[in-house]
Amino acid sequence: MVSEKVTSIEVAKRAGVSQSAVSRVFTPGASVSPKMAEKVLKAAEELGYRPNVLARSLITGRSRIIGLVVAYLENQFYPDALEKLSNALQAHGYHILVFMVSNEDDSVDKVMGELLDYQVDGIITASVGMSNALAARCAAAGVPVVLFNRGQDDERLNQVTSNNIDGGRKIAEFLVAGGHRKIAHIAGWSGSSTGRDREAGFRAGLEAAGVELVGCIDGMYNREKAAAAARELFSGSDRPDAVFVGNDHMAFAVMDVLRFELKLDVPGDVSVVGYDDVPLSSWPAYNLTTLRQPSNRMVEATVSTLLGWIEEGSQDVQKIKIDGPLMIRGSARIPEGWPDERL
Amino acid sequence: MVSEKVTSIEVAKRAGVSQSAVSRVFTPGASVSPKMAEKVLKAAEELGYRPNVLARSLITGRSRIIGLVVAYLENQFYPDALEKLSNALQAHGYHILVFMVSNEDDSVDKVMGELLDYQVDGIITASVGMSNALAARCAAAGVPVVLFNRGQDDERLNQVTSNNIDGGRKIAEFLVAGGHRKIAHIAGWSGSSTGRDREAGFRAGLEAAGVELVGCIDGMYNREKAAAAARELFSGSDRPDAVFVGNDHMAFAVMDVLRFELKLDVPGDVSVVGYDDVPLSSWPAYNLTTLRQPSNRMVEATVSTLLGWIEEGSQDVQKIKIDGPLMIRGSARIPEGWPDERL
DNA sequence: GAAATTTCTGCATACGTATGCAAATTGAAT
DNA sequence: ATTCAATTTGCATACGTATGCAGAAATTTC
Repeated sequence: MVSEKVTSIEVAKRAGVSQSAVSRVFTPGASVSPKMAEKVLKAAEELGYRPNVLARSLITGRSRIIGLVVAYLENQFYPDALEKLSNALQAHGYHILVFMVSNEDDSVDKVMGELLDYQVDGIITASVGMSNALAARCAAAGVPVVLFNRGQDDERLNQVTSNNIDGGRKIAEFLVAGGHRKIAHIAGWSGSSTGRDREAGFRAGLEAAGVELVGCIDGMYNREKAAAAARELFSGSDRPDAVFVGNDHMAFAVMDVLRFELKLDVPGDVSVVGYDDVPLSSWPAYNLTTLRQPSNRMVEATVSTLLGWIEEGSQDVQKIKIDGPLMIRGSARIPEGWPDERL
Repeated sequence: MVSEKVTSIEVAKRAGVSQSAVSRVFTPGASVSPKMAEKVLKAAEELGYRPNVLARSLITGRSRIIGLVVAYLENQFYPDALEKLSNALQAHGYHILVFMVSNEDDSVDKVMGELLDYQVDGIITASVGMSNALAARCAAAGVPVVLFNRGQDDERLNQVTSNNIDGGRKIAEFLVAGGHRKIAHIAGWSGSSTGRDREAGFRAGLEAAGVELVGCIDGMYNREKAAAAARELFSGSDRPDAVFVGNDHMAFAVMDVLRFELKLDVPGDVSVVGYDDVPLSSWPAYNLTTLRQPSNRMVEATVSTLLGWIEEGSQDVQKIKIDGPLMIRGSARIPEGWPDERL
């Protein structure tokens, strides 16, 4: 009952042809006559033969494997993206090899080393930074990298993000238009471009409206940290009347604290706005007003960038920013006569 | 700037030794003298050499790749499991190649074919069924399969599940003890062992207590279907006073319908109990009473079963059932004097 | 029907590594 | 120093496939 691998040689033998003929039958675009193809396919069928992708990769230099590096899947945005990425790549005959890393220590570099050992054709990182040394190694190995949902100042790395600065600004305008004047921010991790850009855009928007930020704490994209920040900002008597939380995942924790610990009404007492528009945001229990990151289009851009490099030998480093709309729901006061489409 | 792969031959040349020596240095347990190792490692370091896992697999017959087949990641249980599985396997030097399938059509078999093309060392399926033909092919190819969180009557397939029958029974006892007499069930997909077993256990528990099920609808593990089922069961005047929903993912949709559409109080008007205990269940917005599937232990069992087959050549098909506790929270009435540990 | 062209096929080799075997080296024991 | 065993090393080959090249077959052209 041990493994009985069928090779192209056995198929060739049974079909009475050469091994190369078998190979050609399974290589799209190769030159084979119809009756040869028929003979080979029949023999292959009978033996249950399928080409060995790994052996093939040795020759072609293409593994049809894309490495995906991701830090954690608790934030629903990432499984959602993973599912879409995987489906899109699968449609092109590629598959995703998953590498989990911790964003805190230097495991990224170690893990990325393992990644290259698998001769991946490309790498996608989801909200994970990488060192310059590593970027250089990938470049040297000829492996294209796309940073998904995180930017980094490296001219070798492609990136696809939403327009975080603009998004932050839109949220500021929305809150100000809603009459809020005591506005706080529980920011995304300041070590990430997303966190920094959203905050910068938000601050710029407030400043343009002449409104000052009354409090700002780094939530590190972490539920516990965000909850603690909410307690700190909203426990006093002179509490803010609105808060922009750096992503939906933290916003849920913040809403829970506001409602169930501090007994505040959302949006009656406090308006809450998030960022991402994960599926959960639209569920009635949270019904969160949030800026949508259009994951469909981001995935599309990521895949086409990657395949452009891999299959067409593109060398253009793409820095793609995708705009998303503000999804107006029930967690934040809606300005009088605010048109849904205004932003 | 094209790829410049470094091979063991180049390292050998630079270190002034044979290629086999280089190979041995990178093969744990091979016979090499300290000074040889030193020379080789130095040369390898200078050239940035790392062994090609794919080429290695051609010889050893081991790819160190585990195929994971999963249908959808919206239900938080699966990303959570994926993350844990990936971490556990990574610690053993294995990595996960992801294959998304749709459970509705026959894409499973097609995709599993591709899976075998990658010479995976093992396969984990998460809540996905597979045909007998396919099970036979995996067995013939010597690739062990573990069904994670779903059973199937095939003596070639390992499986790790929670004790769904017992879990269903516990929930019945809990609801009956809480004084409920008009109890309904929004079941998991009847095409899955989990759905069937939970329902069977639940029915058995009710029967033992002499309570009849007042309504039962298949929710197909789908939010929309579950919401529709909730509307159907709870819209009339003579509505049930408790419902067991086949998994947490559907239970959230049901709670949303009860609270926000039908304006019912949970647990005042209706007790809701779920199954899984995903992270979201413990968030205050839902605070769902649910039967925990101990994903940590399930992952552990899955990984050790798989590695037992791969590395120790085990041939024992494992059918592992893991018990989980009822997590008593706020979505269902708690019986008087109910000790947390009783079940 | 012969010649020129196109299409097809087999041979041989390459991809990057691991490993059985025999030769070479080392070290221990006398 | 000599023998013997143990360890280390290199040689050669194998893993399963793709592909350049040259020859064979099929097709077209006149």
